[in-house]
Amino acid sequence: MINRHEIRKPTIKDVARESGVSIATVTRVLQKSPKVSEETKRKIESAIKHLNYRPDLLARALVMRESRILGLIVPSSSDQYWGEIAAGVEARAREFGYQILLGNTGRDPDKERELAEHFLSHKVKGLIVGGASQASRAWLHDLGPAIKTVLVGWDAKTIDDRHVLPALVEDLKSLSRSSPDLDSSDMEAEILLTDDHAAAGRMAAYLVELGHKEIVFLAGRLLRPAALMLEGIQSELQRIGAWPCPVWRSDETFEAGRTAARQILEQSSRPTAIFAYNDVLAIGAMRGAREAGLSIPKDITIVGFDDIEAARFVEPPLTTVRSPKRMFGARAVDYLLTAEPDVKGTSTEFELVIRSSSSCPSR
Amino acid sequence: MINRHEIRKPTIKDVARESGVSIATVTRVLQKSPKVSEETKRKIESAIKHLNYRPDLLARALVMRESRILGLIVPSSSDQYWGEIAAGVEARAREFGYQILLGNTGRDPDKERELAEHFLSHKVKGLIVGGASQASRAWLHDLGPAIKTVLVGWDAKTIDDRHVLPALVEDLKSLSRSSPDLDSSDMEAEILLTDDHAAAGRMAAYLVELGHKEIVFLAGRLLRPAALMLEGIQSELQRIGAWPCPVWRSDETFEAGRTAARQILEQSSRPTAIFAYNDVLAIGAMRGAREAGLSIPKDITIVGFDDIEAARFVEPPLTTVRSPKRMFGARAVDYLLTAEPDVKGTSTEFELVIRSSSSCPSR
DNA sequence: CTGAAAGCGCTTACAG
DNA sequence: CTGAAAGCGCTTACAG
Repeated sequence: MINRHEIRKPTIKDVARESGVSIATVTRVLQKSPKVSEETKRKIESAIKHLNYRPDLLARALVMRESRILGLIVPSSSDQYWGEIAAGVEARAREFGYQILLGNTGRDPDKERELAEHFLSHKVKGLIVGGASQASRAWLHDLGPAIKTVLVGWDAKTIDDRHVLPALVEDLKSLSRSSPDLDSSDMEAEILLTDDHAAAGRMAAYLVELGHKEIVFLAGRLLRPAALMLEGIQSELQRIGAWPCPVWRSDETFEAGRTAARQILEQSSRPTAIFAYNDVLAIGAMRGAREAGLSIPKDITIVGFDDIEAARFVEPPLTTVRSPKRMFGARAVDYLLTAEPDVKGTSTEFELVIRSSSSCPSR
Repeated sequence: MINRHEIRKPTIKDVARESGVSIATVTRVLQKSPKVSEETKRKIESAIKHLNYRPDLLARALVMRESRILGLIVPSSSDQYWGEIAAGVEARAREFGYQILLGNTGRDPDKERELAEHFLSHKVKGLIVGGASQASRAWLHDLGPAIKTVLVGWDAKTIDDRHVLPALVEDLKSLSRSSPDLDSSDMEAEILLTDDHAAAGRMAAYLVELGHKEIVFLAGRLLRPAALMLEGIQSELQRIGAWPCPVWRSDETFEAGRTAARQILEQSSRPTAIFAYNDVLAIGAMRGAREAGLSIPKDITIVGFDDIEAARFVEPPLTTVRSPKRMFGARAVDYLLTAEPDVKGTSTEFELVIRSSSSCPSR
């Protein structure tokens, strides 16, 4: 009874009554319409302040048929990679006065779809989907026309089942960027990506420059981005007339990297460098190499991809490639909220981060 | 013209017309009210499917005067710590059918307030605020009655300006948990925290058990949680009649840890163990110690706090304390959405993670 | 079991 | 420059 007034929040009607005008006029000052006399404007503003009135965004969204909200769907916001993208999205969205609705999929396409539909019901202005996979295609297709969507970054798509050396260059023909299997043509969604092909090529060029010719690619499960990376590496190697790079498959964990490195380095013909699909694998490989009695980079060069926080912390600090994740998030927002056509596509704004885990081969 | 129908989404009216009933009846089956005949129900459901109807959650929220959305405000979702909490919040919220609106503050109290107000305008059901500081108090107080709020985890509050050894046990009296300076009494908000005092005490007890008596606490800026930790360490040391633990202040970065360790270990009386405020500092200290020619843990034991990903990757792997961050996020949701009183308060559900950076002192 | 009506808090033409 | 009215897509009593 007593705090009845505290519970019921002031509406536009209250403001109108308090300042002796109609609600239409209140709306006008809320919308900063110029057609309001200075005096009424002042009266209304003081009433707003006095009542501590806050417009109900839901009601506004209902009548305006769109809310200032963007939906962000990622595999896992606790992964540093997606966390950074989320931070970039959120920061840029706020500049536009937008809020973001966040959902984690745990890489489950059903959850992905569920989230997307839920966000649609909330009338989000656009959808940003991180780590979309082949399986996302179906719902992206279904929901496509209903909502402006942008994909950011890859995630899982295992391309086949074969494993271990040697190269499978042929298989990769079909994966070339010129005929991507997850393109936007039938989904009405745009894709924003680092150009993994180019980035890995750049790293390979660096290794080649150092004098490395026997490089093993520690590919994890050879997911989509890994396949692209491999292709980039191969074309670089081919350019200088070196042998194709052998591929080693495994999981994508620290332990997998450790085991893989030990096995790779026990072979009769040891490579001079290991290029890992990501930093976690690379760091695992560093441990494995050390356990095999090798010192890094003297006996073996190890490089990664991503530049996670730990890359700076391990010894020696890891040479890797950094992609501008925050900027990616920001660009996804730009794409949704502005008409700029040049924000889409792949990005070559990665950066080679040379630290101490790489050097000239000793032989 | 052609895709007019595609653009205009079907509403409850369309469903009603298509199935030959009133919109009230459609609502009833949407709300799973039992008072609907099986036949009409079937008709309506098929119309819903056929039209691909999706209820407008905004309209529903407007009339029901609350949306199934929770607001989550954290310093930075790209920090692993907050990212994990966010993941916990999101996962649990979804179990309740809730979505979450995410905002990063960058530790700016003004942004915090701004976000909170914005979320309020979106009629969120509750607010979860991570890393609230002393400066958050004002807006928490103002908005308090309007919205159910729960605070999760500490963040910055420097307690004073003095630095370096020796102990400032006395100062800490005023910080004791029995008279917290950020309590919930005047804010109508609950606080969910790891019991840093207890957790650090536990780690101290472990060190003492190993035989360490000369422990330095690498405190960073001695923020609120660090002060609590220090108190926990001191009371443990006091219990066994050891000298109070010296405190070393610095920033909270890898570099700061590295420098601090070098300086600490150059002193005539070297401690046998360094207990760092967080893992990043601890990992920096490991590097510094190694640069000072010491080996870990043989010459010096170094332990951290948090269990970040890199703690497993460095060599030797870091002994640390893990708090169940996901569970924290989940509990925050429980507090907001259920009436359970036992979800609030500090949590002692941390876990000592003993790895290889700690051992008995060699002297 | 079902429907007509009122209303949630706002914005948008349309008059004046 | 200002107001009355209609309407956004839903739910909630109230009748029947």
